[in-house]
Amino acid sequence: MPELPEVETTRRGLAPLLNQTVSQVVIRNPALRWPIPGHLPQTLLNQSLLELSRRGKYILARFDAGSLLLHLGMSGRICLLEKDEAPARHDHFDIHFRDGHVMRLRDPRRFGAVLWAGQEPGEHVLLKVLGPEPLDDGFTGAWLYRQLRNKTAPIKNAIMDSHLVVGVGNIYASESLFRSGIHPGTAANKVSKLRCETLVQEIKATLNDALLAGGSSLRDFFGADGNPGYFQQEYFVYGRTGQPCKVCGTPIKTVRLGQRSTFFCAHCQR
DNA sequence: AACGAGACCTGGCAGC
DNA sequence: TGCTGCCAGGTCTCGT
Repeated sequence: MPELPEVETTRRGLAPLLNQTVSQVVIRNPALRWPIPGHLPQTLLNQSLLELSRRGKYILARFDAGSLLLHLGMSGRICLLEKDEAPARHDHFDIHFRDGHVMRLRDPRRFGAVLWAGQEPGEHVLLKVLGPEPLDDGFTGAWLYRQLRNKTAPIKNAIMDSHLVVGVGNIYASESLFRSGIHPGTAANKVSKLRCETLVQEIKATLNDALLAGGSSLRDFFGADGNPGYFQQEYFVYGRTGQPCKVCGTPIKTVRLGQRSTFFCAHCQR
């Protein structure tokens, strides 16, 4: 479910919890990608939530005692409940607050994660190795071009590698490459400096567009009934195999890259 | 160093 | 109505 815009939308939707104090932590099933630390109920009890931030697809929740890392994996979502409700099948983790709010993590596939990062979350092994944020000013065409010099993998695989740049998932990788006119299978080191400039611009624009769309679907995202709240975004290529390209009418093609479905227009992307 | 494949899980859907 | 196989928005780990 979650790519960077969804994660950011989720983070923003949790704002009502800021400055609230934890009354209880419930671990129903610790078996996520890594085990949920068993000390969390003790560690977080009576702690106030001081700050919510994001690094790549991780949400960081800062308390006095340290920071909690949340990752939604493929199928995770966070429901913000105004008061406690009976948990559903895949509701693995709750944080209850004194004012009645419950932050509930639901993740059927359990590829997500709840981790404890202590006082310096940026030093956590999982965060330390991450590339720059795509929306930061430091993520430029010139920078990307330099990083790609020794990479022969397809450009789509390269931009989806979180060690190079975070937050570009399978949907937005295909979309950004379409908007840039770059064939997803192009060897990364064959993408010109000029096209790297275009690609960086389009990655930023694609993510910003989705972020704007996300803002309007916040309510769906946090509905208690668990409406997934996918963005009703119009994709150019993603999931449109066989349908006409919105620019030139050529049927959209699918190819498998890095074991992920990849969508492109063979006419518009070279 | 960089690449590709495999791994982790469950659920939904197409096809028989 | 089963059953089987395939697919899914992520990303770490391992062997080459």
